[in-house]
Amino acid sequence: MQDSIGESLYKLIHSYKNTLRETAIQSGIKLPVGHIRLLKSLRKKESCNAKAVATQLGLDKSQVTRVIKDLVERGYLSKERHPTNHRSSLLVLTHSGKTLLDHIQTFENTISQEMVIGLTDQQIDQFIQIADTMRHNLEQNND
Amino acid sequence: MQDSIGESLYKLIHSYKNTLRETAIQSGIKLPVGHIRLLKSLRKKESCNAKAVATQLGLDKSQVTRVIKDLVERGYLSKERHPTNHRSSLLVLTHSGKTLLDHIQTFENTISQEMVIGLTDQQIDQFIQIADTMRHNLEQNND
DNA sequence: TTTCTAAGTTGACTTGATCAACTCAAAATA
DNA sequence: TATTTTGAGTTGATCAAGTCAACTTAGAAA
Repeated sequence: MQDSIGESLYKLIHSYKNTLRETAIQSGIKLPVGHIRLLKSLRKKESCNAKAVATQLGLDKSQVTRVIKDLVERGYLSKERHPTNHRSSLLVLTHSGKTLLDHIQTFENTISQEMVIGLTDQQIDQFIQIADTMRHNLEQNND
Repeated sequence: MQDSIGESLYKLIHSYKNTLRETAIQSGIKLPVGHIRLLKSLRKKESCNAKAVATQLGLDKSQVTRVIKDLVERGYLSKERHPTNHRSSLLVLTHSGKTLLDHIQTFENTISQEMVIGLTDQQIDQFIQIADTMRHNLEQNND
């Protein structure tokens, strides 16, 4: 019997995270996928504050605090004074962090390509569109 | 900027789980979504063993053991002697478990309907198909 | 200058997931 | 039948992820 949407999602995200984790380890990067996700979100902005990250990723601010703390301790991030908003701090990738992010970007591209084998660009786009629609539907009725 | 497939998935599953959890609580059911997921998997079969559940859901057997143990303690499941395979035990829903599962089924249907507002049956089907394709692609290259 | 507020931090806890070692009864084989 | 092997399940330890509330603190507003 065909899986429901929910089941398909559970299984896909599970595979996706696993692949990401294993590939990262194979690339010598031993980092929880949540850390990787946060780092990737910084790529787009290059720099921002913790609040923005939490909002962007839909995570609790306490969770973000802890991941950032860990990434700072590992030397991938540094916190600097925010130029305009003086009550938040600016998250900046260190040199080491940028290098790491480049590596992540590389194998992430590979994964993405493997993941969409047999799918057209149109299908991929539709998939994302539908996912977004479903998410908005869900968020409308709950939060 | 448009989210990547990975980001869309993270966010959608997050919303989905949250909605499920909140709706369950509103229905007076305070159960982790993982428990709910396992219970739902039993409906299709009505009865099976822990191994089958683990395989079906892609979970570690130890995880399944613990969830089942909890569901047994809560009185929703019972373990009986398997008629053919004598080294595994048969998982059977108790009366209370069946009632619970009915309730779950009810609000789960509502959620599913809300989730797909604005989408055609064809789109929903495509979404599941694409999700399955991606999962298979990922599993091919890793495990 | 005092009050308010937003960003971040911390603690405590729950849920989810992983891995290895172990039990134990059933099945297979000698 | 006696012994070995195997498979299902269990347990312990640990990590990762997510939640919620209380708290700190420095900047903004009054």
